[in-house]
Amino acid sequence: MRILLIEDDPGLGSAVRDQIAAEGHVPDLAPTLAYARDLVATMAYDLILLDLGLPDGRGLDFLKALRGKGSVTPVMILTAHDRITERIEGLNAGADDYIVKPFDLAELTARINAVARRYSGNPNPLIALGGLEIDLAAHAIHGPDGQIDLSQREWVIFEALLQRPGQIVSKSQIEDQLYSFDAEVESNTIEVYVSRLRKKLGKDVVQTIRGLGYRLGTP
Amino acid sequence: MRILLIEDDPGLGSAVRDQIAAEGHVPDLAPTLAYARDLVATMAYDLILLDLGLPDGRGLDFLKALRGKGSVTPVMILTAHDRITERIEGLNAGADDYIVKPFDLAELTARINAVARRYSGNPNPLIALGGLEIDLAAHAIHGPDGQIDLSQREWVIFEALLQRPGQIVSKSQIEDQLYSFDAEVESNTIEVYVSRLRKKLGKDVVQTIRGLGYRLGTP
DNA sequence: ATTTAGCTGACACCAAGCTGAACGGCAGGG
DNA sequence: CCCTGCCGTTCAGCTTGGTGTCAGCTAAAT
Repeated sequence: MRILLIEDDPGLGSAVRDQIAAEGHVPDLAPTLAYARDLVATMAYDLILLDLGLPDGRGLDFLKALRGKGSVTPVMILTAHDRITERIEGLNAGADDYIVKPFDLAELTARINAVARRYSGNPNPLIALGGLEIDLAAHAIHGPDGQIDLSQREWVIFEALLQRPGQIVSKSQIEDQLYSFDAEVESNTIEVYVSRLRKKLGKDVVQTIRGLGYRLGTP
Repeated sequence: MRILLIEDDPGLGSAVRDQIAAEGHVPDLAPTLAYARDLVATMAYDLILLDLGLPDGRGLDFLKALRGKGSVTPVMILTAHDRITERIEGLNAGADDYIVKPFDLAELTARINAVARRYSGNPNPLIALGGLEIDLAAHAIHGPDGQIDLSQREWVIFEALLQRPGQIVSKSQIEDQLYSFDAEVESNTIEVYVSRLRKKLGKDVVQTIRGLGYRLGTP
């Protein structure tokens, strides 16, 4: 997860940055709003941590501008514990969350993970998927007995399900991801792959909804 | 928005309840976990406010049980300000948010609205019917005992009723949705499916209006 | 009490889906 | 160049479970 940290205090900033990195995320540290604006313009972030007391402008205005441009990137505000009205203003300006300074680093990571979970659209973290740890970028899955490797086609199908957790994915939708739009495969290829997926990942990972398609299991 | 408030302190409880009502939401106050369990089993909530220090059990266990049953109802935890580990535990147990006691009532409503905003952008809108959470897009229903699956025909009939809440839907109207206009079904198929629906979803979900048709129940 | 509408358990049928096996293509290595 | 292993695909036979029908029942209306 790529995280933008907007914080002018060098000590706190680097501490948080290191903590984020230690959690396996990718942190960018911006000490000023101007710098943050540059980064936001050139890079897509999964989460923005925003300190409100910055030297070159009001953090809330930055947030409002961001939302005004239609960005839906989740924003978590860092604020001192006695600035209650500021927190309320922030939430009303479109922040998704806040955390009170000084905060425990463990608490920060818990909240970051909560935001990630919330925004993946998945109420349960992927780790809870039958004891599987899934690294989408690396195409790697960690199961109880070590690493599980999937072939290319198997990944495409599994990914199609992961992208829409809780929703039903029809066979034709999966076909669209597997093949060029023209190609029509009139066979049970997808059923075969689902069968192989279940053999590798466990029976409950993929649910069949008869006549409609498949859905990620919730074990 | 229907909100369940689980809080044993009478003073705080009624104050928060009144505040929620003043905001135009519908509050239910549960002073114990046992009572809360009853309410959750019979009613679908849009948000649950959960106090962790309750007389009859650990609030976190309640939360875990709820998530274990597949409920996606957002839960906000009420906690004392010095219980940091409890807050982290709560977030990891599936809570969506917490608020620190003592809190400003204005702050509470701001956070409630934040949760509402967050969930209004949900991939799938949920329909609340009694103790059921209905996800039309995913063809999924969450009941008190977890997920309930319906077959295609069962869905069509249930949908026909959901589309006209409070109205009477005649058998011929349902037939029109089930079959091509020409096809004639000369049997009690629809009655059979209504029976199956009631078995899966509860007796009161479908009401019979003798001689006219069926209507969605409000259990 | 009689009639009528609706309910529900049981059952047979069949389409949807599952899975073991086999085949052909392709890449890498001997 | 052939061998070998992997991957994608196809096929065939099997299993599963949705569907519609009926029979006998219950409950409401008159």
